[in-house]
Amino acid sequence: MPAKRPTLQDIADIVGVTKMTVSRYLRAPDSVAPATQAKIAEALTSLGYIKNRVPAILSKSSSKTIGIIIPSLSNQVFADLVQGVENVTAANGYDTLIAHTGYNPQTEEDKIDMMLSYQIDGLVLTETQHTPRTRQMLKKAGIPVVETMEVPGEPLDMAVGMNHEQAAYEVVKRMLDSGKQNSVYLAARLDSRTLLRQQGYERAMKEAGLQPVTVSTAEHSSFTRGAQLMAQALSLHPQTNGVFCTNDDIAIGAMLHCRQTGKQIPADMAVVGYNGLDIGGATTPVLTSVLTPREEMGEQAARLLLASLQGEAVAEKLITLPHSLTAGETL
Amino acid sequence: MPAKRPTLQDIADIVGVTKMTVSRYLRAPDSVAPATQAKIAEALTSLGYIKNRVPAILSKSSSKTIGIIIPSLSNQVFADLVQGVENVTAANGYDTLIAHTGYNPQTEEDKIDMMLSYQIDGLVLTETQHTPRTRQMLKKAGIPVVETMEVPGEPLDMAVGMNHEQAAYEVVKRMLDSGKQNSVYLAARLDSRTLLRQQGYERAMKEAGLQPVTVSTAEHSSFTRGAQLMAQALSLHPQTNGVFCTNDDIAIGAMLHCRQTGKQIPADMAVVGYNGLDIGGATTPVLTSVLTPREEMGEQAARLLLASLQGEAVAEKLITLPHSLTAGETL
DNA sequence: CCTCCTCATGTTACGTGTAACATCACCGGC
DNA sequence: GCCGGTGATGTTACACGTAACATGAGGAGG
Repeated sequence: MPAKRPTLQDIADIVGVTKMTVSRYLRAPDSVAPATQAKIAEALTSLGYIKNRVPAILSKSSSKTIGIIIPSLSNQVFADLVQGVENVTAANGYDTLIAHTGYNPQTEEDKIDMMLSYQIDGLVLTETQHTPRTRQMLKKAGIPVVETMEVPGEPLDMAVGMNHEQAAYEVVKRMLDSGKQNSVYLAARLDSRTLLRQQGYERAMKEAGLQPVTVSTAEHSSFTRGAQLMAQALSLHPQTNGVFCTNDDIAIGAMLHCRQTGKQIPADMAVVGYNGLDIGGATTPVLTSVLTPREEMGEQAARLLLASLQGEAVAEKLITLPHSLTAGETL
Repeated sequence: MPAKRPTLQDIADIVGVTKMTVSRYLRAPDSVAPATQAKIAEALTSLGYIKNRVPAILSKSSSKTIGIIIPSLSNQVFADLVQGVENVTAANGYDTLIAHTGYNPQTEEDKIDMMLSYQIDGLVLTETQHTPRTRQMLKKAGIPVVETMEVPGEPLDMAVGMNHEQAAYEVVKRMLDSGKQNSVYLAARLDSRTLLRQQGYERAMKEAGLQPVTVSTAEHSSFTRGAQLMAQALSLHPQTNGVFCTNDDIAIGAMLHCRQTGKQIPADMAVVGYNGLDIGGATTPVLTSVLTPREEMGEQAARLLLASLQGEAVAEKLITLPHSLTAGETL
């Protein structure tokens, strides 16, 4: 093991000043005399000083760091959200810590616990279901929290979301209007958003006097799973002529299955996805999908957080952003 | 703003003991008298105590936390690697911090700086190109570091990778053996792995006395991009009858383009991907792809790190894991 | 030449959990 | 009843950067 990391005191000893002067130099070089600046700069590089924010966090109990908790690392949807948050936080001198939960509320609790123990200043969440202890911790922690992706029924604090139920309702209505009366909802692992979309689907179907049908799996979504769900839907309901898919992965899988079995899209089978990811634009025909404003939700969430951290009273704590439909050809 | 977070002292005052006793209770409940246990437990929940590891990090300069730096949050490849690392670290009581760089060495430096300032105990990297300051910081930091995904020419410390050049060479050789003499390499944003694969491709081509052709873009890869690259390859070299793609996204895009233009796979066009992601299994025909042992690389990396943290001498600092080929139908 | 101000730097104390050592009550054994 | 021991809890000091206040030198103004 090499010698331990140099401290401000080590630098100060070399230069012949106190660590206070070195600390000043690091935060505002011009606040020390030019001659001292030069000597400190040299000592810093020669020792290879690495800054240590732990003492400052300890004494100010603030870390200029925002935590972001996402369910999955491999989902473009959450990557976009993180990007949005970081666009705003980075510009304001805040760092971010990222953790993922695998869609497990208990893991969410653990990760939040970890982040709080690091004294983060604010938190962005992507789920609205939390364990009782999570709720209690966050209440006690006294830091601003923004829930994103959807607007929760019982917000912890602030929220930036969109209306998934309504988005689903609208697009399913369009499916019905275009003659796809036998539309089925294809869902994977049921998180709260999946359920909201299901409700929108069911509202549209019932309003049209039709029987809603959901085909779902407890597994997490993937292309393979989408193909399986499509096959299952057709075997259970051979008359199916449209599928509303809970996300684009499932939709692409469904399209692949249709291609294998010779079904024409959208003539024999309409396919609608959700999120408007890149892949939908590469398929033939181009996938029609509900476009979710993920990056913008992240940016708005970060803005709420920063406003709250700067002591501004946040007038609108719950924000709902609009959705739209991609210009696709599968509906 | 609510009152500030309760401290051990607050708990201790309620119970009528010193904070030392409370601290003992938190780490080993049985080390305090049963009657005291009960009182402390009650006070903890009534105040909603949130643990604070900052003081411990400060005095022990260790945090039981491992940092993981990945280039991109939305790439399944790195999600698998993180999963592998966490499989091992979680079982050993270590937390993980994740940061992403967007493939930018300067961002990598900043994120490493941040993580070091949080006193992480070890670091897993997924790139082998680093800024000079990154190299210097990590040398001074005195923590174990594992570079993954590939084995670097100038390792910082330890490494767990695979041989991308050889994997590419082998699969391209198979393409040539099956009669696809006019094979082209499709590449997106050139990172070091992309280049290694290119070298393997070129070695195989040259060995067969053929002229290597690379079609690439500086943009990051996506399905759309894959389709564009395929189109570009065909327009530049109409005789192309096989493509070796730097990853599966590009490969799927290429397949989609072939389907649009009526080319049969693999009769008219062989397509080989890289990584063996789920989507390759959902296409028809099933994509042939080089299977990379990502989760296992993560696990091995974490094991090296933990061994090193426990003071064990690590005999083999550079580990190369084997690759294989998925059972696909596109070659 | 004295006063006051400014600029550079120093001094002190602080935040919070924990290692290391100290204390003290109580018990069993002889 | 004394000794050694054990178990529970207390005391002290420490990690390191920084806020707040203190000091002291040098210069300008009267």
